[in-house]
Amino acid sequence: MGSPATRLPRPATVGRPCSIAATLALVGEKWALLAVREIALGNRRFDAIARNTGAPRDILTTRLRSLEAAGIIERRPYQDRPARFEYHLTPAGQDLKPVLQLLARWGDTWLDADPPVAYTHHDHDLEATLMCRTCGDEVTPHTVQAHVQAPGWTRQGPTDT
Amino acid sequence: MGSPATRLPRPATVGRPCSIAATLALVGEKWALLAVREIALGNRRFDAIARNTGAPRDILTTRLRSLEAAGIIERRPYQDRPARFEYHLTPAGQDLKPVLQLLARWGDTWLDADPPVAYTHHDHDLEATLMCRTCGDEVTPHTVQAHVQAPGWTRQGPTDT
DNA sequence: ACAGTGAGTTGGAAAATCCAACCATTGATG
DNA sequence: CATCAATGGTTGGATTTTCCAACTCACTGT
Repeated sequence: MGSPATRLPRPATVGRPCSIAATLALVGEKWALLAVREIALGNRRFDAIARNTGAPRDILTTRLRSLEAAGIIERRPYQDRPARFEYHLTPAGQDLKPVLQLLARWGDTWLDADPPVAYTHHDHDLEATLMCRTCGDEVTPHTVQAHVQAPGWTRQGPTDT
Repeated sequence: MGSPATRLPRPATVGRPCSIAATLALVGEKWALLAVREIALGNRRFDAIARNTGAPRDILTTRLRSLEAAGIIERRPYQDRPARFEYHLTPAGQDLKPVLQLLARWGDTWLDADPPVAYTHHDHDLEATLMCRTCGDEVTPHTVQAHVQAPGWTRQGPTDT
């Protein structure tokens, strides 16, 4: 992942204080991640994003606005007369690609029928896995322990099964 | 990630055929991933999930039902008289943990203020990164190429920026 | 007898989403 | 010149979801 020059405002969440909830507050609304997917694929224009995601155009407008406000995408004019715009990922938006990658991988793994998109890494099929940079081991549910910082929001019971 | 014994039905999606869209059709509704998060943390009872996510109880009921129908969680009775249940992750649900991990990591990286949950791997801080199992290199936007299988849904332009 | 726990239901208000149609600007076509 | 198509949206109104507070039911503990 990249590293932030400036960090984005953390949105308010309810329930357990959690970066997952905060992240989902920014990109968890309907169509938001699919819009990011299209932009990541290189489809930067409103019409292309609308067509490829299937999102209603008015909803897409509000999503693009809030993703922009959140600092995940940028709206850049590419011509005047008439004014036309395209959307680009910010560094933070780029950093959502691994999330999309993993969502795609989950679907490819667990859902019926052929995966509609194939990925190659360098020149071979991509076999992505989460690794720990410190020790080089694979990250599995068993080897990871969560430590909740906020008092009152304890975990109850073991992590697995 | 785990490997599927039986695969789950792929939900219908609009727009570009895509495993991301299909996955989000199952877990992309409001509160769904947060419910999975709580169950993954070991909080298996309805009240605990409701309290820790902040989800309205009626919505939580419908989410738990559809996650169960999708094959992501299981509802198991742990006593009769009165009938009481707890929720467990199926293997497919377990496999969503890396997705949650990455969402948390994105928030920890890009959002202001201290991350409310810390993770340790074995005995050190977790520094998770996506690696390719085939070649051992890190997976970055530059080194991955998407190949759309479905005709008519081409990618336009380069993957980056 | 009464309060408390656990797992929901219910009714009604509020918000979000969906859809089809519309608008404005400009360049190309007949 | 009238019209068409492309682009990037708006708009109004119907539909669907979500939210909230209160309620239920079946017990258990005091």
